[in-house]
Amino acid sequence: MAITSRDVARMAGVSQPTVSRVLRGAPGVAPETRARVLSAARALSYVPSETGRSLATRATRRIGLVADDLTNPFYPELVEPLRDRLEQAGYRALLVSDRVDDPVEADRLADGSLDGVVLTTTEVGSALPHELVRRGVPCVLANREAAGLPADTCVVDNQLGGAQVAGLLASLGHRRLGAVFGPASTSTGRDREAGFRAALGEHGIPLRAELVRRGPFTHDAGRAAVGELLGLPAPPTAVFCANDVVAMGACSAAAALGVRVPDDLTIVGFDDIAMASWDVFGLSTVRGDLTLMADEVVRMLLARIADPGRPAERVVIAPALVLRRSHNAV
Amino acid sequence: MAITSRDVARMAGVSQPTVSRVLRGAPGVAPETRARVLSAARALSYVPSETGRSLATRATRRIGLVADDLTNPFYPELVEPLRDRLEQAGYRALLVSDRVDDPVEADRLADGSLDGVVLTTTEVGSALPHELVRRGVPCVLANREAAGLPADTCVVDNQLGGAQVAGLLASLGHRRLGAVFGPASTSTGRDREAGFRAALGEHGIPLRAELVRRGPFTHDAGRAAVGELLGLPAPPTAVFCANDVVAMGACSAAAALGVRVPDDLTIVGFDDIAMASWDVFGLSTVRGDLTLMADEVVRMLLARIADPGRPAERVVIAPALVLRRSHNAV
DNA sequence: TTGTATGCGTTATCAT
DNA sequence: ATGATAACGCATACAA
Repeated sequence: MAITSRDVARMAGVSQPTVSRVLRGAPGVAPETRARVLSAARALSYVPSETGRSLATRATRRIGLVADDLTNPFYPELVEPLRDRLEQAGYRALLVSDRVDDPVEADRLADGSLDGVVLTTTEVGSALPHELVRRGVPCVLANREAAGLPADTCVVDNQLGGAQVAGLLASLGHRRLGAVFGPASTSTGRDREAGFRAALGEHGIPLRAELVRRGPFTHDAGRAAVGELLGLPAPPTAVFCANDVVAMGACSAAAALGVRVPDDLTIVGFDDIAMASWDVFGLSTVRGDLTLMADEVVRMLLARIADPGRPAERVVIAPALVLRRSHNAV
Repeated sequence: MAITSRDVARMAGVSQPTVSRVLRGAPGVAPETRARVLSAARALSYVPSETGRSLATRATRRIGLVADDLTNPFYPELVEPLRDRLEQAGYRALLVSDRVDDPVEADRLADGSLDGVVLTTTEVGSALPHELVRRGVPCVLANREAAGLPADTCVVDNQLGGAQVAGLLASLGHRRLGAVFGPASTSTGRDREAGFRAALGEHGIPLRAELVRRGPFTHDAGRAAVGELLGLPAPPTAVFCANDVVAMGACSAAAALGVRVPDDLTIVGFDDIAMASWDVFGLSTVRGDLTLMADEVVRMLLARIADPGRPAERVVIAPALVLRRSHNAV
């Protein structure tokens, strides 16, 4: 049996509401009573029940963090600063998985155990954010966006980032380009591709269909795709990868085939996760500031919790090329 | 205002407890009433309040996952299967950070919002597990252990794993060994070192103090340490690293200095995280089955929740050498 | 089979 | 300044 405020009240010789007042630091309690209550609470190792408090206040100070597979090195880079900011704001992070083969049910996010939800793996046509908005669950999309959704969103300018890579490869003199794009069902995959293609067009550089692959944001997908490209009679001199994890798969493919990076192959990623700077990769990539993204996401979420009626915001983070050692002029 | 079971009851023309019975699938409800209640619930998009339920049942079906930095690639490998098993068992995972500069307070884990806790980053002398046990919070140590603690624990046989590495290096003919051990404040760091040293002694191979470094389980620590070792007049021909992440730091150091792996330097890690098999690393290491660990941890935790009085269990997982391409004979 | 009454542990309103 | 009382949304013992 856990200790309750009643037990503390009994021991301190006061009423239960007085205990509540003292432990909340509410004003209007005599210093002497306060001291008596506090010492009783300490003696009993009393900790107020979060459940009781939640029921009374209708707030749980808990936020759902919906993510796919955390072993994919991209997600911790986003989840970690999110959890950090949330804890700083007095909230706690509940990790909810959302697998393709086992998607979250909206019910589990709308059961009143969460004050809000951050979605990090939303697919373009997903019904989940709409469902949450409909049910009045405060909700912010991080990193991904869904068209026509009246919900707060924070994304990197993926089109611009893609265009920056195209510009880099063009200026390095590459003309035989390869690409491993992300899933078309994700705004990140789609937008990076669109920006890359458009800018390539402006530079008058073709992107041959046989040098284009598409796959999930995983190492293995990048490895397989670039393995194929490197086996072609006329392989590309540079590949743009959907993100850093895919680019690391490209590095793996190159390593397995004895292809030197960047001498024989230029590899460019996207995101600038911490591992991209490891010497084994030295990955040239596009930086999207995920810490800033976490800041914005948490700010918007708290604002929405405070005022559910506020207009939806869309924050766009400027991307920046990070040039390391995985690129070279032809 | 959220929908409550009262609203559903009113709409279905039954009492509130009947709604509760139907939605829990409790027996003894007329099929016709059940249908009426369910259709009312559906019409109102009713979802039972987890908070109300928790208060009534004194169970939250929520487990705290205490971890340090998830961007350290080791932790997701443990956290992900844990969360997976927990969700399969009908529990949800609350992510709680426990930083050296900002440790968790036991109060936050004992506020009744959690049915149990999994500790993954416990240091040898930490008071936290003792405190939790004292307060009756069901609690399991995963991956790390603390001496003299009457709590359920699951660890890899780190001493044996360290010994296996020593045996491997001995059989490859290495006599000038280096090591980057983990913090002595962790059982993993301490035990791997002890097992390695002991077995080395049995093989009659010395471990010179000037070729030993110690640091946290991070890439950067491994990179710095091995960078130093490689700069020595007589560098080691092989290094045993505290874990895979440290070993990847070693790979980075080698890459930065143009030292070839495994031709010029043998690197062996510990854990066999997914990245270890990436071609850029091809890391030879010791496998500790973290999926199995998650199974055992969740099993023990649920057993303790069901029966707080049961004796503490200690499960030890057998390590196994995984030989890839980062080792070589001298 | 169903309804009534009560309790879970807190906060909050209203007296005193 | 403090106590009595009533929610909060559910589950459960008991009555009918």
